[in-house]
Amino acid sequence: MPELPEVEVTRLSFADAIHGATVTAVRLGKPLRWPLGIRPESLHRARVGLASRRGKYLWLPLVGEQADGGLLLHLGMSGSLHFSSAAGAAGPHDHFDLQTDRGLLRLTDPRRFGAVVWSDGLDVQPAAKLLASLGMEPFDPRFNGEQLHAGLSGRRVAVKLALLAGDIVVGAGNIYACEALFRAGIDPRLPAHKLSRPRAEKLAAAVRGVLRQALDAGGTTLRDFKDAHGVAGSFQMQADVYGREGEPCRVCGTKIRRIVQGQRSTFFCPACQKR
DNA sequence: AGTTAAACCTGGTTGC
DNA sequence: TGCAACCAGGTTTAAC
Repeated sequence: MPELPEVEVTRLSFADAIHGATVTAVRLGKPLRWPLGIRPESLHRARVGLASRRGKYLWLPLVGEQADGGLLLHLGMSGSLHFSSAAGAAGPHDHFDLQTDRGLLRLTDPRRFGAVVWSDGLDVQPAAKLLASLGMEPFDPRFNGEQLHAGLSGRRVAVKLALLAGDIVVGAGNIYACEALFRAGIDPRLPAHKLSRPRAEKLAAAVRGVLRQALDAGGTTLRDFKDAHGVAGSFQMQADVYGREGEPCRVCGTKIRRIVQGQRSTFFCPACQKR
């Protein structure tokens, strides 16, 4: 589910509401990707700080008598967070509850690829290791065509896979990697190191542009993405290629193709996107 | 070191 | 209707 826009939309939808709250209880459901790494009771009476984001991870600072650090959250493929004052009973896919005096923050994640991990800080284990290989933030002004071009050089993998890897620039998952390559007119199969500097410039702008536009649309809701108040995104209406196999390209009318790269579907226009 | 596939899970959709 | 096969927004880990 969640790529950078969805994670950021989620963060914006609950960060202010939970900021300053006090933890009253923690409930764990089925195991997620990794163990929590701290006794849930240790979080009781901790104060919630301001949520931040790094790539597709969220960081929720928690300061208490028994714990001083925070929770590193990842939504995986099917995760979503919900924050509300009316705490309903936990469903079969609700695997983490942070009950506070201002409301309940609940992670719902059917596939359980998501994670909630305690760390004493962002710069110490386990958070440091999980964030270590992340590339630049796409909205960082230092991210530009030069950076992208340098990152792609020396890589023989397809440019789509290099984007998806997230170690050059974070945030573009399968949907937005496809969309950005379409906007930049680049064939997703092009070996990364063969992308010229000018085209890297276009691609960097396209990545930033598509993520910004998706953010403004509240993210993409293919099936189950909702922000922390239950509001769905609408970017899927604006997708040029993702999920449009066999449909006509909005620019030239050629049928959109689907291929498989790195075990993931890639959608592209064989006419508009060039090697 | 770079590239590739397998692994982690559940559920919805498609096709015979 | 039943059931197998395939598909899905991600990332780590192990194996070439």
